Amino acid sequence: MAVTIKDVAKIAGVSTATVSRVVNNEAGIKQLTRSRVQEAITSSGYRVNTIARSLKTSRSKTIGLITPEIANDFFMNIARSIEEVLEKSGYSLIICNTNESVKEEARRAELLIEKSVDGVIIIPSSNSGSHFKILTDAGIPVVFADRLTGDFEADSVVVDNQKGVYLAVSYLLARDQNSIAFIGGSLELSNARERYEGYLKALEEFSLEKDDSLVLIGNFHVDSGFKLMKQIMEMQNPPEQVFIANDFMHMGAIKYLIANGYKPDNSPRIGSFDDLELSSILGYASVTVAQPVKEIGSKAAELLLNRIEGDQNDPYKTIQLQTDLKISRMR
Amino acid sequence: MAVTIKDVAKIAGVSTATVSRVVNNEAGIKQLTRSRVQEAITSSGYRVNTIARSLKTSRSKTIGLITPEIANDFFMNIARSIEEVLEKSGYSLIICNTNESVKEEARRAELLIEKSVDGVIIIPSSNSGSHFKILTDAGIPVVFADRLTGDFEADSVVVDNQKGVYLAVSYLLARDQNSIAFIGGSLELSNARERYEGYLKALEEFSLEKDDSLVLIGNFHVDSGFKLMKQIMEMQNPPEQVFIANDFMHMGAIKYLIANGYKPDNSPRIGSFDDLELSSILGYASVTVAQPVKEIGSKAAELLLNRIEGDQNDPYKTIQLQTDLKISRMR
DNA sequence: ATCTATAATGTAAACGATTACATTATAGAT
DNA sequence: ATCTATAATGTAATCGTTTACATTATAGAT
Repeated sequence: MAVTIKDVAKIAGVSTATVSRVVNNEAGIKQLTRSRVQEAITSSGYRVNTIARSLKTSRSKTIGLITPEIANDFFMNIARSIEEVLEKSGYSLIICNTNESVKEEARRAELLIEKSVDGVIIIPSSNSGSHFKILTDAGIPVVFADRLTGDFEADSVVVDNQKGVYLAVSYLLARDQNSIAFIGGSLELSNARERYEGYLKALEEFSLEKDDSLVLIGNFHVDSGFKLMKQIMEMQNPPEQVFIANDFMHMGAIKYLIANGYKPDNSPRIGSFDDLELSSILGYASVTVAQPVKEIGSKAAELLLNRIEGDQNDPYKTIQLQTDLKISRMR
Repeated sequence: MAVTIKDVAKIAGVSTATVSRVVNNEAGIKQLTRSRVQEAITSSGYRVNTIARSLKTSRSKTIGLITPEIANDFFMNIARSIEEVLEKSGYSLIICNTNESVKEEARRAELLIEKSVDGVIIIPSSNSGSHFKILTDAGIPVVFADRLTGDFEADSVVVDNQKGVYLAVSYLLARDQNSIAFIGGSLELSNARERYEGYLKALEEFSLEKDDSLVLIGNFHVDSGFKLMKQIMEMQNPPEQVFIANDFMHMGAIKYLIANGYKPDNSPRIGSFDDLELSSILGYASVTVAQPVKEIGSKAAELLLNRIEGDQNDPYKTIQLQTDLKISRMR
């Protein structure tokens, strides 16, 4: 049996209340008593039982993260900075993988309620979020990161996707107004949609007609990028520029190019979104829209902590972060 | 205030004991009572409070994962399959990032004890593991994944690194016995050491002398791979083959090659370890040692569950998984 | 109808902390 | 020495479950 607060109290010759006060660093304890208790704690090897504490205080000091995928560099970079911030305030992070399934999202939300988490950060996997209402109904604050849902509002941290793409596509069009294809993810996702809108806006800016055959929509995965780039390169008259709205698709697209002998200098000029380490290695993209990944996570964590420790009834806040245009290579 | 078991009991007109039995699906409850209780549960929206349950049962149904890095595809692929297995048995996963620091490892272990986790899976960041003893001292079973430590024993799942490298290097030497360099990680890490040993063994097999100038030791990171490949290519007489013992170093190395205009066909023939998606995209490696990443995670989770639910005093088990040689490209 | 064995349910004490409230100690004022 | 204000500590209820043990209900045997 582990040492409890009672044991410590007995050793130090005080009441459990006093021990509790010392453990929680409360004021109003005589210095002598305090050190006697400290001594008892060290000698006995006492460790607070956070489960018991949580039961009494109804604070678990645990946060849930619901993410479409755990083995995904982008999401995990967000997770990392979330953890960094939370950890400083004594919170732990339970990470839930939903495999991009709404059903799993609902199940995990349910689970997190049972675990009595103090808050949840969600990277939603689709445009629907009403199934997250059980969380707020249970009094658990929620923050969306990276993406929003269409039917459920909460604090959120997103990136100005539209502007980012607009700037990158404009940059490309400024050098060659001929044509530019767009490879993007499902318009179900708020960020995919916004990126597409950025592309449209840039076309408009340059008074170009949208050419539906140059708009290829798949999903944010390597395979999809591969397939769509293949589709592009197999056109009778491939466009000379392609904007790829996600780095996983980017990977897939480049995979196709490499596999088919295209070098950076004889393949379409490429623009890409996101900012995975990999992207810079490939060396195919002329311009990249870099996201402040770390900040997405840290801001989300901060919003959540404010919500937990502050007023539950404040109006929702949405933080929109700006992207950075990275010109990689002249050509 | 949330609905408690008492409320349900009152609604159903039974005692809390009966409700508890229904919730936990115990036998020996009359069908009529059972359905009355179920009814009360649904109508009231009751959810079990796992914190209270944990306090009573001293089982938190939570597992800790201590990993050197959270934003790392390889580790997170392991995490993913761990989660997949645990989740089926109703366990949640708390992921702790240690930033490859032993000090953080110790701190996180301490934290996990306070959180009353039922077990911990550790990917150690160095060869020392004695600081994990506090876990087993606290009665919390531990499983090592991917790497071992020199001074602390526990159940573990590793890969046959030595053999994997031996086979890959032998494969390369069989086609060109001239020379082969080795780029690897700190020999502090058990897996890095074993991979180095595999290299040595292959040299021996081919009766080649080890050439110290061809053994470049850095760390398992992109930058290090970049630096070491640069070092190699700047030699007056670069080796014609290089084995790179980790895919992050591999990325860095290829980054250097691409940046300096080396194509797959005018750069050294390359062998690599690990199996990130990326690796196959780059298309530079002729041969790759593929790890059963998923299995590392799932086996680790299984070992841990067995330990938690089984005998704490069984002798330690070490599972060694075999790698797979992938020949990517003829040259 | 009575007894008995077993099934079904209930009672209440834990688990280990926190904390409102009560009590006692201490120091300064008179 | 007594009183008072405040500081320091203690008492004990409570959080929401589980579960050993006690009790009551039920059915079959006589």
